[in-house]
Amino acid sequence: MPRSFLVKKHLTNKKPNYGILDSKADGTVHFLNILQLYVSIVVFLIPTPASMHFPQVDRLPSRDTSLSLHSSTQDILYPLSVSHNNLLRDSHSGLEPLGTMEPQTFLLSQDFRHLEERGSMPNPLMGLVHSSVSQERFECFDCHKAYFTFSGLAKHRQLHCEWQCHKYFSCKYCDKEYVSLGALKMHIRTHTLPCVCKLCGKAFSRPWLLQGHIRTHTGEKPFSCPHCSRAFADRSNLRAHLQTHSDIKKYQCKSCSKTFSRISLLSKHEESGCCPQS
DNA sequence: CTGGGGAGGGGGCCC
DNA sequence: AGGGCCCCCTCCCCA
Repeated sequence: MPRSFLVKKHLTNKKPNYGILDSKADGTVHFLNILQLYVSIVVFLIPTPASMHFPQVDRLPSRDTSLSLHSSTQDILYPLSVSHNNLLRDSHSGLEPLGTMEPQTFLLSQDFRHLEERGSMPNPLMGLVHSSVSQERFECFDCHKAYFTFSGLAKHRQLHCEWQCHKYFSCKYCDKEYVSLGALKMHIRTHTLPCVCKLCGKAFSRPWLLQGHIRTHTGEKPFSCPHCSRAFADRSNLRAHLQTHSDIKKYQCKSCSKTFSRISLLSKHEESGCCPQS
């Protein structure tokens, strides 16, 4: 199990984005995404009587299937990525800003109604639609590029912005988020633990961690201290050990000027009451 | 309580 | 893109 100290604090309430991974990995799914996208576009562009009501979408395209939309309550929640926090800023159509939203916000349906009144409609899949009298504009949620046609925006989203604009990749096993897909994949290994020790069955996230662990069985200690006879199985631990030979200790208490070889020791010292003000 | 060793995870870089 | 490696960090445990 991953240690709790390694769990990043979840800064937002955003939901997992695993559809991104799935759709990238599977070309069939990707095709279905496009199909579903255009169905949504057609539905969206069909004018409805009186005022334009936002289409009742049951689900987003599969890239966002984890963000299923439900209308069981009066308000439908429309998820937005963190980069959408400036969604309501409109630099192209002359609309005044509607206010600043928290990064993790979900738009409520009343927000859409509000946008309707201002002549601007959001599409949960891609961006805002500014339907002025003369012509419509289609603006990307993420990079705010404007297009005269919905297909133009769709193409932009599919070919250019879809990946570049997504700032976070969320773990499906926990609520951690990463700025890159590679970092997320690496993190997921801490859940799946694919590297298993044949001697004791203990599992690790990365091969080199397993290698280090195997040294605890073999007793191999390839990292020797040049100052004493000690040897270590792990280079990091040798480095920590070398600090004990150093006259200069890097970490100093601000209150009593006592120095420590490790920041963890300084932290313990401060927590023990030397620096009650800090 | 303090210091140090053992063990393991995350991010970054390179190939 | 993925694996290997390195550095840094943290916690646990023990003397």
